[in-house]
Amino acid sequence: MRQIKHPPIEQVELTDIMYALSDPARLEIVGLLAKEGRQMTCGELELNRPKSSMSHHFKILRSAGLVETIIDGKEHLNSLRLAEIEQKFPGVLNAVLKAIASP
Amino acid sequence: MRQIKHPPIEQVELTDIMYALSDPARLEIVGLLAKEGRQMTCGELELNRPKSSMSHHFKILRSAGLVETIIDGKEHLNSLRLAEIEQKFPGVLNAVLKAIASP
DNA sequence: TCTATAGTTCCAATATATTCGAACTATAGA
DNA sequence: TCTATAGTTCGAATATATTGGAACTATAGA
Repeated sequence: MRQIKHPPIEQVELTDIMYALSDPARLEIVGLLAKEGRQMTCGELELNRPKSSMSHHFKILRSAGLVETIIDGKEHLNSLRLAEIEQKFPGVLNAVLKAIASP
Repeated sequence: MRQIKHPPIEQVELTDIMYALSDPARLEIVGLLAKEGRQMTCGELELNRPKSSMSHHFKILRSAGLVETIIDGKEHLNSLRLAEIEQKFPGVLNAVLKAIASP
């Protein structure tokens, strides 16, 4: 298996981003990635859900263009595409991150 | 028929807002309401869709807390709850509006 | 080469959304 | 009181999402 494909930023749609962020589990993943500000494996995220469900949510985050996943050995390292998204849709993701950071 | 019920701002959830904004038709409605900056009837919005579909989308926008609808005679006047949403989730809606305003 | 680990894919079950015609409600105005 | 208008609700068809178990792929390390 090679590296995973991600949509180039020009193809990223706002509606897909909104949709990806409309699920609590995915919002939590995005929040954790932002809070840590580093690459994290799926396992590290520790939402108590089956692997296949997590995989499904990551797929949606990836296809929306929010998350980039790099394969490194047997781990998949996930990170937020924050800079790119901010450049294309200024303020959107940062405002969402701020909203979920404060309880 | 009386006035329509809307969720108080304290009950408005970010996930519901994200979901409501994930549909192109609803995003268009929200964009038009913001651009005009005034109350508009459903009919005025002129997306070429059947009434029942429009009604469905407005229901979702209302229940997400994005749109307020006031009944005035036989018309329903819709407006964005921009100030309230901005206060609760600063920057989110404004950033989305900016993103859809510039093609 | 064997085994454990990380994650994906496949599948089916269930749930939720979307669409739109038809029937309905409420009001304004003749 | 009748009619036209604005919008909602109902109902059924279709589409899309979510969930999670089981099988699979790929790699690291013994």
